[in-house]
Amino acid sequence: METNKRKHGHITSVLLIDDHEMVRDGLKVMLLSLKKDIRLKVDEAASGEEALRKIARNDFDMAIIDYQMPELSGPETVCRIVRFKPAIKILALSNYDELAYIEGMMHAGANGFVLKNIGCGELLMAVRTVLSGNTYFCNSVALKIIDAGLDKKPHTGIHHKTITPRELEVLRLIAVGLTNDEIARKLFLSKRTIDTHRQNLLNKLGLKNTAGLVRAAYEMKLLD
Amino acid sequence: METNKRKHGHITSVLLIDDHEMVRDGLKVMLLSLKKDIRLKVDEAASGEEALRKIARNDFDMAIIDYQMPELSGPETVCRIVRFKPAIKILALSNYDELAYIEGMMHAGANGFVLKNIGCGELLMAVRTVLSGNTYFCNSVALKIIDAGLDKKPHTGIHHKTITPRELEVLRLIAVGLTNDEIARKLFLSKRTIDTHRQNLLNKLGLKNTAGLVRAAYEMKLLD
DNA sequence: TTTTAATTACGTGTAAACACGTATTTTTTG
DNA sequence: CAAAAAATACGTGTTTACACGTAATTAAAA
Repeated sequence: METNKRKHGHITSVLLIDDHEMVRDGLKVMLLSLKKDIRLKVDEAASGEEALRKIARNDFDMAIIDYQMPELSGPETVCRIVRFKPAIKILALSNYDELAYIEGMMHAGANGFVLKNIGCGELLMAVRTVLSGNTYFCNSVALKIIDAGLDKKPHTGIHHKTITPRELEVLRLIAVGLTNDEIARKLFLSKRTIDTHRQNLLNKLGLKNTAGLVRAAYEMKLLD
Repeated sequence: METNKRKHGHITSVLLIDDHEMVRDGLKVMLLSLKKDIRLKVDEAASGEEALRKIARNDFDMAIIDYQMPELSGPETVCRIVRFKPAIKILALSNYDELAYIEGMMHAGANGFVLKNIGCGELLMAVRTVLSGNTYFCNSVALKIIDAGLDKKPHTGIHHKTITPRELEVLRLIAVGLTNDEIARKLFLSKRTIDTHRQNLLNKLGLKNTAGLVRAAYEMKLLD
């Protein structure tokens, strides 16, 4: 059942998942601005947890999910949603067209991937495409995918070593400029522990120094 | 004339300046959601240039301006607006509470600085405060300012030392992950020269390590 | 043309990051 | 409950970054 059967009068319900109220509001405005062919009902969640709770209680046709969110990340959230309710169409949203994010979201089960800088028209196009059972990528994302030849090899997996919550926390602190020692004091841990986390981050992400880590943090939207 | 005299029926007109439609929409929703005490009229501009054009033609009471935008940056835009129409109150908007950005916007002439992750309530508070002729900072921003002792010395100017083209070039290479030695080889220079450039960058930008430099590079859009 | 800003470069020392291991404890999950 | 994953921590050594100076040459601006 790939195609979404929308009969007359059926109201398509969409769940917007993003930790920024501003982004949710922006999405909502765009979605509601051109509801000629699709009757939309929009709900919001400020976190992956809230999203899962809402999805457990209500029936949604689709979810629009930001890549980076505090507790539960975008890919994690997508993963749980598809395991829980495989019928829900998922459009991934991100600030950056980083290959790893695209891969992460798509592999988790998203049906499309668009950047936040798209306009209203393209957003609606993406929503329609995904709702109809197809896959949508915005331009630069599509280019990246082709460029990386991801369309050929199905699931080779780019890095896919999972970064643990603790590591993510450390990564963020590294990116804001703290030294291992400062992070250790902040988290009440040994400096050597942070040393290890840092090393593991470098290995898992395939990076070689602090600059790389900061870039990664940026791209994961850990800085705000 | 510090206080803004708003008489009954006066409609306060606000110009939202951000290159992301989504952000502008989000702001608009937030602003219009609680227009009990202030009657707002909201207009938008997707760039600094467009903003200046609109400001030249219409009278605005305030502008809400994102720090980073493609062509004309936030501070540049602010600078031109205040020189052009000093009466316009300006609220600076940013994703990050980096000291350099706060300084840049405030020094350019902004009347307040808030992060994009604020909620509706705080946004309105900020708007009201700024419109009434006072200065507003969201929490983390205020902390940074106090921490840096910016409130004491009025216009000592934190960085405002100009970053030279060569330094910019080095900064970019640092951010993409090269070591001083690698940069030196790439530019056919001594390692010590790059050492100096790096040090000067740290001093001029008021940063303390590589992480800070990478963040700076990101914000200056040197990467992507 | 003089003065200023930019680019280049070195000396010396300390602090921090990076690389490679190993290893225990705690938490999660099948 | 057993197995796997995550979080904790240490040892040792090398490399790189950071801090504080000084200073010559070159390009740009007043």
